[in-house]
Amino acid sequence: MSSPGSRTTVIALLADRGYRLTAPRRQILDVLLASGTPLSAAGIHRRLENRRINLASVYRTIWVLLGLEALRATDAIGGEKRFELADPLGAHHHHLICQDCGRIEDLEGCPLEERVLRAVNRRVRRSRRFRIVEHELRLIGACADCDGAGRRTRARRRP
Amino acid sequence: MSSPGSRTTVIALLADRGYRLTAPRRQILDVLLASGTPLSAAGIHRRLENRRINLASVYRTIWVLLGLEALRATDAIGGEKRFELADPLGAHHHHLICQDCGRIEDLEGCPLEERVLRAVNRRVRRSRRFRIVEHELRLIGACADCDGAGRRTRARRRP
DNA sequence: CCGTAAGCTGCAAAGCGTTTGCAGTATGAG
DNA sequence: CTCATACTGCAAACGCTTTGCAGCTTACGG
Repeated sequence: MSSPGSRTTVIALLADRGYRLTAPRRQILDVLLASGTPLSAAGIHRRLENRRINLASVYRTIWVLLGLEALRATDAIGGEKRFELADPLGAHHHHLICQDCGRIEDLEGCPLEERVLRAVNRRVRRSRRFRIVEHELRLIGACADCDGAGRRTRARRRP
Repeated sequence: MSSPGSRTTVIALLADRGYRLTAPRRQILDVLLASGTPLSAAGIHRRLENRRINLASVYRTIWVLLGLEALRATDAIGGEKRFELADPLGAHHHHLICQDCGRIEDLEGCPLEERVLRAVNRRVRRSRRFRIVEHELRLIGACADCDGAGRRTRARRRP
């Protein structure tokens, strides 16, 4: 038994839906598995063993994995898109985003209590007829590297 | 006395920092004031009275306003950037984002309790040496238009 | 094993939102 | 009213993402 983001599950899913397990896909999957943080398409590409794999293939694989719901897209600061393997069913986590260097760290667990979530859900359902499917909490600030010692020189990202 | 996002304050801020109050800037400000929801650069441009104002000027004005901290950038779904005038000092709000049409609605108030926020702050400060400056809660789902009646045909946005 | 259909890949070019260089225009201080 | 200079429109440059195409690979059946 394995969870949505595990290697075997994703590979099984591919086969199951008629997708082929090709060398680029396997390597991209391995990069995602090895990374503890969401990666951009370029970030994935940079980490690939085989540097001859084309960036276009990275994008195409991202699309396939998103379609399988094995991958989750996260909006980094300034509209950059990053991707990480999906959490096990039912679980989810949030992100600490450094506004200086853009680095994203995972925050294990969700600080929003069930009680509060249900209340908000009910409220917007009634007042706006908006149905909440998921939520995302972004904690924005300065990471260990960028904080201390009088603010690094690294440029703050543009919007 | 007026708050950060008010017309007079922004105009005063411009003068104060040596910026000129030009026709394009005034119109862009009025579009932002009139809109109840964050707008993209193209969205602002589309709503301008004078359609001869160049999109590049919209971008340049956005930069100026961001610099004055009179404008706030929001990441819409899929990396699109949208902008809205800043909240009064100290206040903040969150967003309901429709994953179908991309529309963003404001959620008045913040469901995260002080108690909880302080706890998370302390926790990541200690365990990761991450200093949280602000937080952003994104409630993602289906808006009134896109929900009911067997899901509209509008394409779900790409990542 | 080997042959084959169709899914994939690399490459290069096209798309799209955003930024920048430039020459001319308009603002606001004196 | 005059003038220095901040600002604007335009067009070209940019950087990331997507797409068309011809050839390569995978998975499946024999």
